[in-house]
Amino acid sequence: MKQKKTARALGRPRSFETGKALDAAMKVFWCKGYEGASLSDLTKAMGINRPSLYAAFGDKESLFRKVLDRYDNGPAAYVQEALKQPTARAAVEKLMEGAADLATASSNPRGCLFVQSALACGDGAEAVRNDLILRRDAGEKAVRLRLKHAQAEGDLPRDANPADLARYVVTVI
Amino acid sequence: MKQKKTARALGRPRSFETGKALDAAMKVFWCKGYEGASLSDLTKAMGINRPSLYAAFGDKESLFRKVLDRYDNGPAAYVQEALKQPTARAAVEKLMEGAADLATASSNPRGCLFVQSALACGDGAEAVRNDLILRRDAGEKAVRLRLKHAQAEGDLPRDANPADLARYVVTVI
DNA sequence: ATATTTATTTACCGATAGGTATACAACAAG
DNA sequence: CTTGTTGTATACCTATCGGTAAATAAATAT
Repeated sequence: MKQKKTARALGRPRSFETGKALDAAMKVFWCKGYEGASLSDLTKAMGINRPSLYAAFGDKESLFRKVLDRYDNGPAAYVQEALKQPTARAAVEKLMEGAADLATASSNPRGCLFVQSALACGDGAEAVRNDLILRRDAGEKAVRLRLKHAQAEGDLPRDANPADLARYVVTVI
Repeated sequence: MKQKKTARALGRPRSFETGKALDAAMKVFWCKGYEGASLSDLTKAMGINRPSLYAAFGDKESLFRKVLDRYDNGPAAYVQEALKQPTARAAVEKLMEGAADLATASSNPRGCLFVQSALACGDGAEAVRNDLILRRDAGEKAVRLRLKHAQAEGDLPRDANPADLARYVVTVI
């Protein structure tokens, strides 16, 4: 018979919580952008040393992607919630409300991590910049699909253009 | 009697036109941002060597400021023109039109140099970031003053709020 | 011609970037 | 205990960053 699955992990235990560390990294990337955040900034904020960061999260780009995922499920989770609203109108209202809350929450840095962390950047950040573009496009597509769905239900006028409306909403946000 | 004022300047003449060089630098900063644009990127695009750049424009920050001034008088000159329109309505229309032209001109990089060249950045770029914030605020203030002027003339309703309107217009741009 | 002035070229500087090799510490299994 | 496994700490690597010293080239002045 195998060991209990709940047995403690082998080897020396981590001296930090990965979640807290990712939150600290998120704040740094949010403030300084992907390129502006140096490894020294990150390790200092996360309270860990460089090799620990590398062992736990991979290189800088990999860490950034993990931060983006966490952002999706944390500060940006309001988007998925908003799209579940019964009407298009309520969904868009929730979107705006969530964006406003996020922007004005004093505990957060200014702006949106997805937008400002790699808007204009050097060659080394082009990969993450493209990733961010894809994620923003995915967000716009989700809104567009929600609006199309609403149109099919008669919740939105027939002559409305879901693609344009989605683009408008996302831009305003 | 002194020499003719039109005499050639002393010493070896420049091998490049400063205007063209600044335009090349502008494009680099526009695409890659202040920090993302390395001196190697800049000198390569400008077609000159590092010490020539330094001698002609000063250090990187000084070069960037000269580029910003040139941007003001070039791609962003439509703003000053728009504010000279006789009515507030016409002024705002010209502003929007100019912004749209600028954004869609295929010869230009995407977006606004003032916005994206140092939105989120490392410690070394904080000075230029603050300068950009000041310049953006100055632009908003110019619009606000124009609207206030319009209000005093009766061109804009008494109950309108020039500050809010100006903020709105600038944000949309 | 020579001297003076300014620009360009080459080669280099110290600082910092992202990333890692190596040695040591803390845990479970045997 | 010893062994195996994983995490931490120190110190270091190479590449690139922004910036510059020294020598050379091209013009005017005398």
